[in-house]
Parts: sequence; C-alpha cells; structure tokens
Amino acid sequence: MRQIASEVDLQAGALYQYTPDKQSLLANLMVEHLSALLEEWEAQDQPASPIALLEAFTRFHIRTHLERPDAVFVAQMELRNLSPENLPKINGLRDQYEAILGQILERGAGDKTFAVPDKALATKAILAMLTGVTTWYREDGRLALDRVQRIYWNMVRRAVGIKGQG
Amino acid sequence: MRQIASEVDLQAGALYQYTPDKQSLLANLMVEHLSALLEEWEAQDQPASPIALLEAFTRFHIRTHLERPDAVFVAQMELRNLSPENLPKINGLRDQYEAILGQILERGAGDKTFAVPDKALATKAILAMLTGVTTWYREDGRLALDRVQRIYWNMVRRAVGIKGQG
DNA sequence: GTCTATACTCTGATAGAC
DNA sequence: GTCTATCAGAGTATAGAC
Repeated sequence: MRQIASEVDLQAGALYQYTPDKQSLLANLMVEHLSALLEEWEAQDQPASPIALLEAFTRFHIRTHLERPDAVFVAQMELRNLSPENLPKINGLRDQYEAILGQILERGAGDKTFAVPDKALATKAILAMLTGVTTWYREDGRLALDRVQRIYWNMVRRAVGIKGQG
Repeated sequence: MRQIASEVDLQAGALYQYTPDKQSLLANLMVEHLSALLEEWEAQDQPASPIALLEAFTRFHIRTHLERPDAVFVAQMELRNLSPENLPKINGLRDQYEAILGQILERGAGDKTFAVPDKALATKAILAMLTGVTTWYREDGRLALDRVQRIYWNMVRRAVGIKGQG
C-alpha cells in the first residue's frame, strides 16, 4: 500500500478513501480487467464465418493483452491472493471469456470447418499459447504487432485443422 | 520461513542450518527444477527423425510438468522474486531448455518436414501451449495423461505444418 | 542440529488533527 | 481528502543455551 501510495504521491492512509482494503483493490482490478475484455469483444465487429471469427478473436486477444501488460500480469500472478469470497467471481469472468473461444470452436467444428478432437482442451491450449506473447513481447523488439498476430494466427489456424496455405 | 519450518516440523531458526537465506532457497529450488528437466531429457531416448523427436519432446514436456506441479508453479510465479544475482542463472537454464525445442524445429525446418515461418516465435508459442496444461490438469479429472499427450501432440504437429492425419 | 528468545524491519489498517 | 502518528501482527534473520 505504501508503494502504491508513493506512485500517486499520497501517504498510505489516504488510499483508504478509495478502497476499503487491499483485497478489494486487487479484486476490483481483476474484475475491471476481465470486464473490459468482455465488453471490448462485444463491441467489436464479429464476422459470420467461423474462420474469420477465429482470426478476429486471435488478433483481438493478442492486441488487447499486449495493450495492458500490467493488468495481464496481475491477473495471472495474483490469482492465488484472492480471498475465497472474490475468487469465484473472477473465475466466473475468466470462464465467460474462455467461453467466447469455446463457442467459436464449437461453431467451426459443427460445420466441419475445424477439426478439433477436444474442444475444451483446444480452447485452453490456444488461450495459453496466445497469452504467452505477453511474457516475451517488447514494444521495441524486432516484431511489430501485426506480424506477431499473423504468425500466431497461422499457428492457430493450423492447430484447429483448417486446410490450405501450408 | 515459518510456514516451511512448520511443514517439516521445525522452528524457523533451524532452517538456517540448510540455507543461508530465503533467496538462496528459492534460487536453488529453481536451479534444481530446471537442471532436472535438462538432465532427464538428455537421459532419454532421442529419435532420429524430426517428427518423432518433436513428438517425444511434446510428451516429455507434458509428462514432466504434470509430475511436478509445485516446482512448475514456483518456477513460474516466483521469477519476479529472484535477486539480480540469481536471475541470469535461472534465465540461462530456461534458455537452455527452450533451445532444445528450438533446435528440433530448426532441424525439421531444415529438411522441410516442418513449415515454421518464425522458429523463435514458434518455440515460445508451443512451450506456452504445453506448459498451460499445468493450470487445468487434475489427476482425478476426466482425461488420462496419455490422452492429453495425444491431443496436444496433434495440435503441435499441425501447428508446425506437418502434413497428413487431418 | 534444534530450541527459545529476540532484534529489526515491513505490512495493512486506524485515529485524529487539519 | 490528506496528513502524521501509531498500532498490532508478520516477516527474515541472528544469538546463545542445550
């Protein structure tokens, strides 16, 4: 709390005007992060075809996660510090987000565009792969965002068994 | 330290017979974890063909990581708590491990068995995908290890552009 | 090699003045 | 709404007895 206060040029005690305690602060950060992702996806143009939709989601996930490295870091590293009261709420939001990809895979598998033997597992695998960009991406690195998105989309596309283009 | 001591039925002070301080304890845990992975891979039978080698690595990574969930958790979550002296050593070991997969992709790309546009990126993407199993796998869950290995291998195989089998 | 006791520091949170 | 001052507890680590 003292470190946070110092970042905003306050004394630690003054923070308690803005949060009842540290746990609420953490939980709210995570709720806002996940809610923002969900809302931003909803607000986006969503293509009709499963392939275009999967590509849109892939690019969306990479872009949004690289835009907020701090929030992503907190959401990943501080899960274990959520109280038993707050954990279910955050897990619910994570499940909602995961369900977006799950449903895309479902649709693509339904009309035989994708070949995924286990949709739940493929969902988790793809999300882990995509979220992984946040661990190595540097804005001043050798790869521009669009190039990263292309390369990952190429792997996702092949992982779900879409034919063509090698 | 008090929690650790209690787990082994000691008082906190007694732990300092076994480690000079907490930071060394953490660093040693990580070094041993990563070294064990490297040694275990070296000791394994290593197929000659890139495809068989990639499958062997995929199954190896999943199996070993599911065998030591605690070590994997610590290695992922406590990186940020390594001192500037210890961080480079651990990063070096991580790089060594990553290089195993990197070289496999290199070989497969060299003889045109794989089609990977960016080897460094594919390495990171595949590792993130595979390591992700530790976040959801439960021993009493619906999927046996071998089934998980098969499904992931199927996705890895396709992600690197190996033809056939859908 | 383990214990008890303790030094010292840091932490989250509260009280009361302004 | 922010400050100073402070509390109670926990943290790592050390000292000295056994």
